[in-house]
Amino acid sequence: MKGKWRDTLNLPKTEFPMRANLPKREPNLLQWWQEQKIYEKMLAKHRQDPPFILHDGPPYSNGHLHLGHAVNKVLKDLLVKYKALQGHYTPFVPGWDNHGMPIERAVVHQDPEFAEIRHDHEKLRDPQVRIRIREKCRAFAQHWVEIQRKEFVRLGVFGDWEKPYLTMSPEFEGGEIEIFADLVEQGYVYRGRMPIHWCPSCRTALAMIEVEYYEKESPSLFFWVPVRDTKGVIDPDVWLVVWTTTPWTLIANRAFAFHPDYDYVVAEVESAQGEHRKVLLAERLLPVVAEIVGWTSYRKLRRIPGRQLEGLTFAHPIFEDRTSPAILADFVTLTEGTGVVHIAPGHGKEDFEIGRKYGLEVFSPVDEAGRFTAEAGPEFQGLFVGKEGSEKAVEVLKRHGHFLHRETLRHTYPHCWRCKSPLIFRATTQWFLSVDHQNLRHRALKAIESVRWHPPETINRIYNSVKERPDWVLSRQRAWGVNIPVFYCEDCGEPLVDPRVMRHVAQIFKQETADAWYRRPVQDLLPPDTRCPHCGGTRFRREDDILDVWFDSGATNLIVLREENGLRWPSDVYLEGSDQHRGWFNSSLMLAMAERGQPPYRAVITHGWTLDEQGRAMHKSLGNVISPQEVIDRYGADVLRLWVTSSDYTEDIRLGPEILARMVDSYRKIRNTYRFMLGNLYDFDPARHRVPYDRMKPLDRFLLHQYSQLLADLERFYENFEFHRVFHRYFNFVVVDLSAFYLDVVKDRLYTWAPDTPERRSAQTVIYELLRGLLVAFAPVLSFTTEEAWQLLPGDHPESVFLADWPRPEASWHNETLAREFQRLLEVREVALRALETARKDQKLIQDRLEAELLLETQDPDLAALLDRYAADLPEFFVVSGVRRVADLPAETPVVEAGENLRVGVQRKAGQKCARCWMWHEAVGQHPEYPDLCPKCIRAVESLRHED
RNA sequence: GGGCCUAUAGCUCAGUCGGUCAGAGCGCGCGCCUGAUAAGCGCGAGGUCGGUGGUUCGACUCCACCUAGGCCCA
Repeated sequence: MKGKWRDTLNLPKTEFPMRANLPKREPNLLQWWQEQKIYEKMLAKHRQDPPFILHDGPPYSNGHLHLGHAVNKVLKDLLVKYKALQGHYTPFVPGWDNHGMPIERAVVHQDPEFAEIRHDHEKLRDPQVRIRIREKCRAFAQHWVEIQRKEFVRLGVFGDWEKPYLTMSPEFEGGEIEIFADLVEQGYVYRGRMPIHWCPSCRTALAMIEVEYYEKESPSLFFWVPVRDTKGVIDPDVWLVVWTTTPWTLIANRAFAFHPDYDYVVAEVESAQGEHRKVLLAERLLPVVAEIVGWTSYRKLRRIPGRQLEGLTFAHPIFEDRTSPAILADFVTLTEGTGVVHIAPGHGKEDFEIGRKYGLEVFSPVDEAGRFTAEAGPEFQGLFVGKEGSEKAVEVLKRHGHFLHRETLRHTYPHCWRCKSPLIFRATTQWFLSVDHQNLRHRALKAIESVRWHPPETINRIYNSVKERPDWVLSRQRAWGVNIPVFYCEDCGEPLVDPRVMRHVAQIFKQETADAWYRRPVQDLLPPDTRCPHCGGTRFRREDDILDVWFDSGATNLIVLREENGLRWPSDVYLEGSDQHRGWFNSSLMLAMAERGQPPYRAVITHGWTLDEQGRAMHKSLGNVISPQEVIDRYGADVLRLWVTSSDYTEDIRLGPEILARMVDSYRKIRNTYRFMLGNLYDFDPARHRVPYDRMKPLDRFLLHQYSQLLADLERFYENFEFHRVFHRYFNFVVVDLSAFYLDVVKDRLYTWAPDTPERRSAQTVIYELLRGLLVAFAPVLSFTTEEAWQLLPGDHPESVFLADWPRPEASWHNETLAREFQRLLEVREVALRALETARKDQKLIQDRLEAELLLETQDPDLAALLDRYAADLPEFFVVSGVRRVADLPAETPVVEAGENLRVGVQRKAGQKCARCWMWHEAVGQHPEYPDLCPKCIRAVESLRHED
């Protein structure tokens, strides 16, 4: 029998479904948010509140979003929504990074129109070709912006999706030129030479991603050169032993590098021919080198720390009239060679950088086709570098008595992605930003200390990367980017580097995009009266180089965060992956410091990488890649958001099947709790039924205390950016305090008491108050689900959860005395539950807890008093049919469990089971009219009757 | 090879200054309920705190090294 009294109960009712079916439901909510303009209303609501600006780091527009993008944007959204609900004006303008090599490469590679360019790089210099490439790149970028926009929106991220910033927009491209002009004006920009990867066969510079590494055979050459200036450190008859795999670069040798911390040794060696000679090299490598070059014996004469060799000079290996100094460098290793490194600043990256430090000449006598120029001297001019040049170099070494030993070596070597031929380093003229001009580096380092870095230890990464970064190479020899606004005089060849001219160009770009650089004739790009400051010439050609894409993204703060966009500079927060310390955090800082003398952010939050469940990076080859789309399609964006929130993003975070399964479980638990709470508010109108605090039951007041503690913790965790703690704290409250305790305990009151009794309304008031606050406090996380539940919340409330106010507990809810009492009662409850479990399992005394009566024995007078004070509420509290405190438990009590100062016994409750509330009561059967009901239920049923 | 960082139960996370700190929730096992029901409740079993050595009366907590993993750089 389904219970004849069932209809007299107040069972929960709600339209909030248990099954979420988020993949179907979420799109409807998205549409509703859009139609109702909830994001706009949220901004409008906080128009007068203090702004909170999170400046979005622009993702690159060349493919679908991956999990890392999703994590990043969800974290941002979480923070922005929290700040909005807390009462901030929070415009979020998303952006995209559009220019650069990957898109240009994809376009040139895929589009048949550019088939020729792939092999003939010269064609790239044709303005018409450049325009075509840029058009295709622009379309390509726009295509992916649209797709990514949809994917971000689907995640539930709020923002100005209709007017994002794009680095390829005309305003942006023009704005970038203005910044460049400022930097020129202040003297930050200079022209210099530096070696870059160069393909002699394609006659072009290569970007890093165009370089492919394969095995190659190279000469492994040992040579020696006599000391010239001993500085009194070594004898004048000592020869320095050096190793190289690129003999042709010896022509450009400008120094020999030693490691400051390694020990070097002067040794007397004997060759196979019986010749004796004093040599200098790293002590640890002496035996290795002796073996390789065939010294039959060696005798160490003196050990010298590398540090003491700085400043000595040695004969140049190729040119007899030159010498090369000894310098110190940390990159010298003892894994191969002699511990002495041949330095050619024009032909190696490290060589270049150490060369800058020592003021060495960037000598690179090689033309575009990889042939030595006249600068290399008559003997080398016209020879191809590589094999031909190396053979010649060896010949010269031999002639000068510098040759020692030669063999071949297989190693990985950079090759051209296009023609697969080996690359060389060749010095080219580039534009630089001086990092030390106007003390920029120093000022940036100071400024770093004033920024809030989260987690705090990340300050080390940004600090080191700024401290050690070389001058910024601003120029790239590519097509898809913002042109460097420089011209060259056709008469004298001098560059025209004029801020006034640049600002003129900027205005044009702002109207027509940077494509105007090639669409217009040169004269149209210049102010009418422009003359060459060197020779007065009036005819110019344009620079073909474009700006590094890091200049684009580094400038976003200056271009986007403007008052006229409703934003503010500097931003409050940057939030990106940990790779951006060397990237965006760095480039943004440098440009902001140079332009405005302040960092562009007040706080910088860094998150880790997304790994699989075993902690390995996700790779196609490992088959462990999970895309955000598949998570959303299968489980919904809220589950993804919950996962992001639950993970400690300051470290690398993991995702896999089990983690996902756990998140789905957690989601269901939260959802069902919302549902149960909503269900029990079906007849509750807060305006009419709310029970004032001082008339609530103590248990209900205790819950408000717990809730106020929860809110304080959540707020603290949000403010500290510790979102995973928000999740754990919230989830624990839902599971432990609500589902397993309060909501379970209070069911009897909600279901069986007459609907309008103060006891029932008191519980409903608490449930209403908690649910309302819980929804708002978790709206940043479960944006869809909280909104869905919010719509079903009774009483007056804003139309969207995002238009609500952050929950503020009443001061009176905080009640330590009450909390202590209930904490003690909860301890008693634990013992009681164990006793009930024993009674059920071992003794088979009861099955249902409602069949039991608890007997509590304590010698602790305080506890005794406490139990007596709450005697009337204890059956509800333990969900049993009776509770009695006894001085001594009867010896025959079958089940006893002991706690601190406490023993709990269990026995069957006397009387009969009430057919309505299922509690056992002695009085059941005594009422003539209601023989199967207990007194409480009789009262309830009677009162219902009177209402009819 | 260098810089920065991580390593606590199957999972996600707590563990302030070294001494009841080895914890929580989930999952799992067993059971109850059938008036949150593709739900709810209870009890229980799970960890030599990545490894090795050291400092200390005592270390998950300090130091060194190793291993595994991540990001950046070379």
